[in-house]
Amino acid sequence: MDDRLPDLGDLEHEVMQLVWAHGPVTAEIVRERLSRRLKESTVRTVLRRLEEKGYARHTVDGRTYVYHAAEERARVAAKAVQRIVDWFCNGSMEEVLVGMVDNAMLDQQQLRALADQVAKAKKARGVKKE
Amino acid sequence: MDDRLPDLGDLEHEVMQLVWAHGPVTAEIVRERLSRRLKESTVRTVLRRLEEKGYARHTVDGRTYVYHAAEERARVAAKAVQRIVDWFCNGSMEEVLVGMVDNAMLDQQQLRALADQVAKAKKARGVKKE
DNA sequence: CCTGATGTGCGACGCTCTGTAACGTTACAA
DNA sequence: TTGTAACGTTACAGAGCGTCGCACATCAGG
Repeated sequence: MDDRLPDLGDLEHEVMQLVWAHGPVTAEIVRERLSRRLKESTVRTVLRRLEEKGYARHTVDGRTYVYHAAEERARVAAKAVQRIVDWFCNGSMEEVLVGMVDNAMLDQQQLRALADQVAKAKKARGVKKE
Repeated sequence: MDDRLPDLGDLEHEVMQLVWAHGPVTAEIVRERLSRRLKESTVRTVLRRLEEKGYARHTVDGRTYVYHAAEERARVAAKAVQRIVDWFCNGSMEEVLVGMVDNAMLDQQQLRALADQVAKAKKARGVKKE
């Protein structure tokens, strides 16, 4: 339940973004949407590695592999953030947020607004799920 | 003012933690405090690379190099988080926080408390700096 | 002035990760 | 059975990181 996902390279990241954005995809679809023009074998290799790393899974449709995200994007991002927080600040999220405010990436108003939005989001989600 | 710091390896990270924790340090000090037992040349190489990467700086005391952090730990962590947010969620911090709440890493109370603490911290800091 | 001891930078080696792909293999349709 | 479309396997080069050996500078003592 608390698996640490390995890091992603640039190409791997771009592919994952496509998977998250366009739902289930085939290697061919990914290849078309990709910014750089690559051979299919390249794309398949990346997809396979993403699966090994735990970011994606595949199902089989006929003889075609259909890839879909193993975890939601927000969840993955959250885990990544958690790792940063653990690594640098011994788990103190507060210290990080202070750093962000201090670095003008965020101000109290935004933070407070975020708290509200998150509360609202959770309520909506809670109703839907429980 | 917005330089993207490169990632750190495990050893590099451990060394930086020492630098942040024990203020200005020499290679020898770092070597002693380190978990694994390494040769001095190894430690010096790491310190030099950390400086190249922009995490540390050095001053000279006699003929000894004294290393100190180039940026506060919280600030570096904040930048790292910012990068995650940009990468995965197109800059939407909210989405990440929702993900954290959803993943039971954080709850609304904590978030709200954080907002308060951050506000307080900023006030104190503002008084001291401006 | 020569000689260690101490402190430094440089270059290097091996390993892993990532981007990139050619090639071999299998399965299905004609 | 043969062409085609999917797949896996293997590979290779370049970058990053952990890990040093070694040669070079400098200062205290004889």
